[in-house]
Amino acid sequence: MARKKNSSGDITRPRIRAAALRLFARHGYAAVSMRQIAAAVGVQVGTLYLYTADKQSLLFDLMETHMQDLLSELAALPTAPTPLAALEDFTRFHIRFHRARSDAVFIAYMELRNLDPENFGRIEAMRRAYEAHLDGLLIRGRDAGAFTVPDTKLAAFAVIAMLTGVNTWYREGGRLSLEHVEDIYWQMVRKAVGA
Amino acid sequence: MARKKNSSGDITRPRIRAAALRLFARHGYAAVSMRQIAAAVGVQVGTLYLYTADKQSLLFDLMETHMQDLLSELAALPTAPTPLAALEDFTRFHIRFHRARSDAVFIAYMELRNLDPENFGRIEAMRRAYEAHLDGLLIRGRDAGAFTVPDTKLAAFAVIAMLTGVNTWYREGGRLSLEHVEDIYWQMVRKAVGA
DNA sequence: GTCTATAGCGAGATAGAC
DNA sequence: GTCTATCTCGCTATAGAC
Repeated sequence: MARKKNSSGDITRPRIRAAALRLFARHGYAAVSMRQIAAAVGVQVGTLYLYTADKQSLLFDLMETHMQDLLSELAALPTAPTPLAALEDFTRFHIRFHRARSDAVFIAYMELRNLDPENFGRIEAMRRAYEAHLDGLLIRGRDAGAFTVPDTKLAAFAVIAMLTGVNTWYREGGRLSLEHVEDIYWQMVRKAVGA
Repeated sequence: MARKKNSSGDITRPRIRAAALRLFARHGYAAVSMRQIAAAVGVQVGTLYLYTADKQSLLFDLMETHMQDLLSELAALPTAPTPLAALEDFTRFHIRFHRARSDAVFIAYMELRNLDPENFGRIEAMRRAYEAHLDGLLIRGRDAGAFTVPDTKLAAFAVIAMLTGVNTWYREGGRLSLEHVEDIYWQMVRKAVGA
């Protein structure tokens, strides 16, 4: 609030977060030392503790911010006229959002086990909210006769796993543009839910 | 060959592997110490080095064995009469195999980044061979007019990601039996490839 | 085949100077 | 706001007794 603008802390903090995000994604939380993060930022290790209570808090902050962004951007999607259109919007949103933040996505999935129980619970709740959104969408579509799915919960898991999988193989400048990948996955999702 | 049967090493070795597998899956390779593994087995830490050159070799052995099992069991599946039947066999095999070895599956995916480059290359090659099997199956089915897939490579990635995802939520004694889960996923896979 | 003991190192975190 | 210096701990790996 009353904080002076452009204090060096306003610059250092995001630099620490960016360095930690990248290093955690590359090598894993447990394998990365505070010294490595400090070196990547260009400060000494003691400086990091001005911005984070400890290493665990740094990890949790990164994951929490990521999940909050995911949920708020999902909520910001325009309302679709039909269940089919809503599912298409979700499909394309999921691929684009996850592709644009592959480091954070990787961490949010792989480092869950390195969170202490309370922090784990909070992240899990957000992940379940995201899944519940898709499940609700599938339920409405099925009830409206637009989809044929044997089990909406399993279909939600299956769709999310399928779409998140794009991150494991997609590379910029490869055989297909991301737009084209979206088109292909949307065809597969649409057929999988019997639309 | 000429080794005496039931020497204590024949017992200790698999116990070390089992303990390492479980601990690596639970907490991650980097977060698990050789001391923890030794304690889980009930030996002192020096003993571990009688069975493994170092921690990295222990990880690689576990991953290599897992991938070899995966490929040999896949190769042992009876030949199916049609592409559709072959895809159903693959679907059910993948779910069952991965469910039965969830610790090894988790490690083989999550700890790739902790392998040194040469070891990484070997595991990656086996993973690609598995994907290529499914891709080949999809190509034959599409050419025979049994499937409608826009891109067989992407369909293979999508199917594998979808099926492997079962491990993230399935729990013994839950709402659905594994057999039932197989049925539901097979319906989704079948529809996704336009069969 | 397993143990005890330890070398050598790097980790997370903190204190206090500037 | 950042640095230097350091405390304390636990790690991988090895040596040598039994």
